[in-house]
Amino acid sequence: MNRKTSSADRIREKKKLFLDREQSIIDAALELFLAEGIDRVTVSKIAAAVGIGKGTVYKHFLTKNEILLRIMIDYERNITNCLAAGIIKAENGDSGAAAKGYFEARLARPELDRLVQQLEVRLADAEDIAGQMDELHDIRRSNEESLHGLMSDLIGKDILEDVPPHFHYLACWALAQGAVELWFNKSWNYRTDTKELMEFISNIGVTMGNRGQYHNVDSSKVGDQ
Amino acid sequence: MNRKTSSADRIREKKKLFLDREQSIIDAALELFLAEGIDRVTVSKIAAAVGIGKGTVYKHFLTKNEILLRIMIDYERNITNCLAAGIIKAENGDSGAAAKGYFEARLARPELDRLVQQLEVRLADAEDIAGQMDELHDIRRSNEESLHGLMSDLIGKDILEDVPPHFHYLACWALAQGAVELWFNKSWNYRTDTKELMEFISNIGVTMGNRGQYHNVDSSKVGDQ
Amino acid sequence: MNRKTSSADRIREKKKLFLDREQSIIDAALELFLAEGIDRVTVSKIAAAVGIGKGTVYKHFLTKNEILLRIMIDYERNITNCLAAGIIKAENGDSGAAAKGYFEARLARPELDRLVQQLEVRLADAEDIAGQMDELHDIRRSNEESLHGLMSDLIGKDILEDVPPHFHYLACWALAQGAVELWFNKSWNYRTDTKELMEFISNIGVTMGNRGQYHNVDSSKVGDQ
Amino acid sequence: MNRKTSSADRIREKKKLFLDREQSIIDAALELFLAEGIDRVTVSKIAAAVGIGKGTVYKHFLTKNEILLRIMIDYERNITNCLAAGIIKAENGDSGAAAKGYFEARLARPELDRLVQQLEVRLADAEDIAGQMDELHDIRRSNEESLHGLMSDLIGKDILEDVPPHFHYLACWALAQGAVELWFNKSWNYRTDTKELMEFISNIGVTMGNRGQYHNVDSSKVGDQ
DNA sequence: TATGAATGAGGCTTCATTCAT
DNA sequence: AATGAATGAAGCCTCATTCAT
Repeated sequence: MNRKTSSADRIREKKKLFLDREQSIIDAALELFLAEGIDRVTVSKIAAAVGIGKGTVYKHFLTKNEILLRIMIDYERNITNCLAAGIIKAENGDSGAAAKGYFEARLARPELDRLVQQLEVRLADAEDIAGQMDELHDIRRSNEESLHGLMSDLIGKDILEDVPPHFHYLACWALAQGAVELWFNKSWNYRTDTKELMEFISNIGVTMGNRGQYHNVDSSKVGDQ
Repeated sequence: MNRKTSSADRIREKKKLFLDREQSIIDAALELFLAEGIDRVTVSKIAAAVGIGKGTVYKHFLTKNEILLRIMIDYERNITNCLAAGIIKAENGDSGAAAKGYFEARLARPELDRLVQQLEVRLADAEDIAGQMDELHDIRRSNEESLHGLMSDLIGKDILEDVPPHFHYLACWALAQGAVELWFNKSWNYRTDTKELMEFISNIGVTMGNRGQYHNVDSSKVGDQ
Repeated sequence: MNRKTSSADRIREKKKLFLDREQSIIDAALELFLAEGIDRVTVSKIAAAVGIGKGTVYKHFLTKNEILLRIMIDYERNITNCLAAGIIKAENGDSGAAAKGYFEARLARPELDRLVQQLEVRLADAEDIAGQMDELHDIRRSNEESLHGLMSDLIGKDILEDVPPHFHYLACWALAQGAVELWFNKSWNYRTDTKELMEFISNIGVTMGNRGQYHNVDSSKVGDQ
Repeated sequence: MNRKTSSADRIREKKKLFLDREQSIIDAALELFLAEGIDRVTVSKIAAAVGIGKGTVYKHFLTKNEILLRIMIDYERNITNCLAAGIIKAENGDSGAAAKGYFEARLARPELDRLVQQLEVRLADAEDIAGQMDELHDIRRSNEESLHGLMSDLIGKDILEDVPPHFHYLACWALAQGAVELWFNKSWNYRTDTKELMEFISNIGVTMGNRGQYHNVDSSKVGDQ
């Protein structure tokens, strides 16, 4: 019986190793993208970075694009989690917590957020993975939905402007998106006050759409990641 | 002497034709990018669209990237003009006019704004035009500068938050940037209320950073392009 | 001793299972080739179709080509059997029975005959199985030989043209080969009278080389390119 | 005016060179295919054989498959011409001339005929060129059509069996096809009497389907598998 | 004995750029 | 000055085969 167990163990271990490798590929790809730019990363390079053969990569992913997509989805899931935490806080009375959590998540690793933005552009017209793209969209829309109740609530309490609830979320999305681009945009890169700037923008994100927002907010508490 | 004059005329005319063609190339490239997506536009296609030979394109531009850059610069110049008009209005008392003008300009042809954003990503690491990129940055920074006085003024009048003046401009930049991405993002594409959403965001852009902004603004007037 | 017997039995059974699986692999490969086309069948697919691992396939066959070859040989053996039956009939007086049996065999499953033809092309230059190819050739030549007596006989009886006996067999081979290609050729695929056409050709096959058909032809003039 | 003429000449010459190159590519490809086998010929090799760059090949052909197809079509056109000549002769009284011409054409360069047969198999499922494939089919069908009158005539004169006229042509096609395969089939390769064998088969081709050969056969029994 | 993860050579194709005419 | 044929580097992907467990 020991035998059997240890054999099953081995198989399990093997599978784990296999899955770990999958993560290694993603991690290596991510790192390379961050370090060298999307264009300059080839499947060969990724494989070399992981220390495996090119063919092995294709055991895990059907396409190069699938790797990129997977990076995006992983990232989006992370955002979702942070947002969910913020929503809970918000439901406990801290009305700005959701937006705050969202901005913190998006700006936690801005270079990663930026990368994901760029990946999205590349993958927009990719015909392989067109189907899998939906998974990404679904995650985003589920974010939207999970905010719907909170938003409606805050609108009802006259805290938020009375517009379709998702407007508030999408405005946050847009501002975060732009903030990240601002962070890395070469035109503004010469600045050294990025951190303060991002706090300023986060504050805007947290309070924008609020009715009379600048009265009750202690802005010193916002954005202190 | 008649001869000479007419000869000079001819030369001048030739030069004009040459310059006109330069613009044709840009225009054709722009149209193709918009129609087919950046990836699918080759120098050949551009030349064919203009009705000239591929080699001729290279008489006008040293590399393909130069064309892209030129599109960006042209666009940025246009934004600058709109912004300048807004600044003048603002100096005449309409404190939100600058931001409003800016948002209107960026959202006037959002697909073009989006294209330019994408071009910027592609060109970010291009080595050939690294130098010429500065021209773009200069335009943007000059925008920033030309707003400096106005911003300081509005801060002094307690209309705007007391942060470094350029924060206000950069926040606008970011929000506009994000709004455009929002417009075209496939995840939100299924919506039909884009126009209202953009107005909502524009309003935010006009008032964000304002002290107590939602009190004095007649939001019905904002964003009615 | 009981022990030993049952142990030997077990071994025998195991061997049988092993051989059965060999046949399963061939069968599965054949089916896949027929269904998806030679190019699109990989060793992986074959293994999956059998329900075994890829590595196991290589316990039975040294290379993929060996599988293909084995399909060919199996098929050729089947043809041989049909031919043998025809020869016996022919020796009992039905002079056309051999040719008839041959054509029937080749056209019984024309898609299979076609497949084997294609496999032969692929394997023609394969270096791995160069030696084993001889087995195929031997089968064919043994067919030729087993017909030799019959042909000579029919020539002696003035039924068949007086040419080297194997000419008659090879001509049949060629016509059958061509008939099968005709059947599947896309250029003629639009026809619906395939069945009648094949009968017509079979008839030709059965009678061709018979004396009494060259009445008007000056054969010395034919083929002198 | 001399100038102008010589300039036009130059352009014309250039175009001729370009077209010549196209032929060079085909010729080189053909030679390589014949020498090394279809599998072992890559676009790189073809380009090298012509002495041009790989990219240049793609100025002339959209796809590697297009080269293959072009070889096929060129060959088929040649067959058509030979057939046409035979038809004219046949209409002048030599009833077997068409078939004879056809066989001579197909067996003139049997290795080429064989190559084309193999190319056809490869291209059967090629998705690029699917459309262009029709050109090949059209040529073949036009052959069929141009024979229709002759065949009907010979049937009317009781020279040929009274079957649908195209049966006779297709039977010839099949026999020629098979003869070529026979020529190169490794199983029969050890023979040295190929030439005589081919003459024998050609004779069959010329006379098959002629009335007066089915005397003894109960055709109702044939082919009823 | 059976497995299936790993391998990596090698094919096709694209396109910015050059340069001879 | 205008042309467009020529170039060739570079990338993605496939799959027969091996081998450690």
